[in-house]
Amino acid sequence: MIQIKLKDGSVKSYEKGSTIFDIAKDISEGLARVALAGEVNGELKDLRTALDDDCGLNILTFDTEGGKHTYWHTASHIMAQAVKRLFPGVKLAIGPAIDNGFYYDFDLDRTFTPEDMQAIEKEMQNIIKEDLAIERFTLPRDKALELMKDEPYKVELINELPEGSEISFYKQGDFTDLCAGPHLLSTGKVKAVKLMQLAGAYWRGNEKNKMLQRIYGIAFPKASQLDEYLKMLEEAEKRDHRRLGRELDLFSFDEEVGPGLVLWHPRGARVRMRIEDFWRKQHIKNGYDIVYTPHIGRGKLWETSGHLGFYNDSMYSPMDVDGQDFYTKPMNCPFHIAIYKSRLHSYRDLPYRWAELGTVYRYEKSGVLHGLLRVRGFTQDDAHIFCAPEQMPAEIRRVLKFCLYMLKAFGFSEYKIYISTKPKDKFVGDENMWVEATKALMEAVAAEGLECDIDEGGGAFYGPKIDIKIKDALNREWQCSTIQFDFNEPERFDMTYVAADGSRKRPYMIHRALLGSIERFFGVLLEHHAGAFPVWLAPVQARILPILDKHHEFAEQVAAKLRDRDVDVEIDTRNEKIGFKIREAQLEKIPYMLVIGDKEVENGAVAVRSRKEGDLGSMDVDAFVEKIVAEIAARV
RNA sequence: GCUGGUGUAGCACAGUCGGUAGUGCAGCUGAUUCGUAAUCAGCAGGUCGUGCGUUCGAGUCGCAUCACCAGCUCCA
Repeated sequence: MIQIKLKDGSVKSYEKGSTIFDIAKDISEGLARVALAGEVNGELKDLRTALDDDCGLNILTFDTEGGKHTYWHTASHIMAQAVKRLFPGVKLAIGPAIDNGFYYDFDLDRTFTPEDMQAIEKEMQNIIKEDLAIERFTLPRDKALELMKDEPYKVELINELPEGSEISFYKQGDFTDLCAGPHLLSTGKVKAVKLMQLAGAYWRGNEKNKMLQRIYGIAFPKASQLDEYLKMLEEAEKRDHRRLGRELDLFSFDEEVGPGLVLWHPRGARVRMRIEDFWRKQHIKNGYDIVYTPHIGRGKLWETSGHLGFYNDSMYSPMDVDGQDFYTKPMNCPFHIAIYKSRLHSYRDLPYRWAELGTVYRYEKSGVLHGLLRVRGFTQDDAHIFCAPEQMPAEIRRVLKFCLYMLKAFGFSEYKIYISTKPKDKFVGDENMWVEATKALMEAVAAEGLECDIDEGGGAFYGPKIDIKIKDALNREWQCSTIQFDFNEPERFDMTYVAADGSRKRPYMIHRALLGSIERFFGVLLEHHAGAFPVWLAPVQARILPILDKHHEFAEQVAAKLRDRDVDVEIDTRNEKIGFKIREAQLEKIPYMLVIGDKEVENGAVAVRSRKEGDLGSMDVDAFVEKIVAEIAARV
């Protein structure tokens, strides 16, 4: 007998060799029906796995990552089987589960058409109806190669498996695939499936390799869940910042101006200005000094900084100025360092925290540009911290705290934090600095009571870093903030300060961007709010809607009162019916509409309509002014 | 950059087999003075992304190019 410790902490005895499915059945028939996989001592396993030793067991359903993963992995095999049935000559590459469904990469001598997709989906339904049992077996390497001899990609994969590793296969009816698993027990477990899109993908993600055809799909245990998912996608499309940017007249791109170069319209610029004003105020409050630096710099500068060496691919060609090369800046740091070097510094002066909304230009491959989220000219909310080694841990904690404060101020309170550590081969600076800096990053995260993922060896060659991803209203993750050590540039520029003992020492340098870039952050914010910016950010905070011409004069008086308190207000004096004016203001997502008619003029009032809550009734003008001013100050 | 797709009025789209372009919304003009999501009528608006080619004739076919979209790779 073996002892199995279950998720709820209880321990039960089972026959040695019981499968996870047996145990699920023993717990309850209901659980067995929805069970998809098991987690044995934290490791994802098949339901068919036989347990021979005492262990901790967690039965996974579709609510869990592991359960979904298994479910989608099987769905991807069903898709591969369907494609294999319809296109016998197709070569299979890989087909994993991903965060939102699954894909499989195929090598076929012609491209899939939309009709093919339909046929594949239909064949998948057949395979599901056939409810084929899925069996797992393993083979020694030579037998595995023999079995997969017609699948060149599989052969490559098998050959790369390390010596002695188990080579497992999964078989369902006429289809067998090399696969580590886990998988469901039969194809009938998969219910609602839909193929989502078709795209090219390189074999093993390398652009030197052959381009394969990737089919993406999604599957759910219930049709209603699939519908819900599709609705969510529709919602995301409605929130697409590129669409909202045009509809709300916030920004645009112009073919003649150039790709990836943003034109900020008055409305968008007003929101941006509010973001930047807030940003500046907070930075000053938090011990930063604001600096400004030029957009171009002499080639020598970029040679010294090392950018011409390691960042050249992202920089634009130089321009000739009086026979010398000048480059537009892809980063602000060399300029901030130049400020530092303009005079001698004592340890008493440190730390310096210099912040700049610095506009940089980077060459991005044409295929990666994406609205405001990926552009070629953007403004970083950049800052560099220069401090003495002993100040470094406190500075890191301080910057992380400030970062979270800023994100929260904009309505983002869920994060995922990633720490990237020293790369294996290529890096600068001595080992000790890396250890200390990485430790400081981890301790700062712990001090904030936050969890983080460690990307071992994922840091840049010049230092370890923290990246913070925020979660938006649709639960999507966006990378904005980054805090990075730089052991490279202080060395290259020979930055020093005079220590207490009179010796010259090298300061620590930390790059950080909290919002990332104003462009991207604006795009994320726009999608997060579905275009309905909170009052404090909204480009037009209130619009006055007079019912008749004779109400215009009073409308002007109300507007003047609001403007006097820095509220951005407009008056809709068009000769239109009130319903029409309201409809337009509503579509423009203006937070407050102030209807003015005879009653209001008579009582010195406004009839307030909220974008969210509709008609709020009549309110004294001064009372409304106080209300909206308070809301703006509270940033709601 | 790579693979596939798209490009017609400010926006959303239609345009058959190659025969010189249409609808809705927006815009403009006029009428209408009206209380919480669309008042009515009229008018105007296009080198069909760009260039070259095929053809008697190209929005439509071919080639090139630019931009955008989805994905790959990369990243703020």
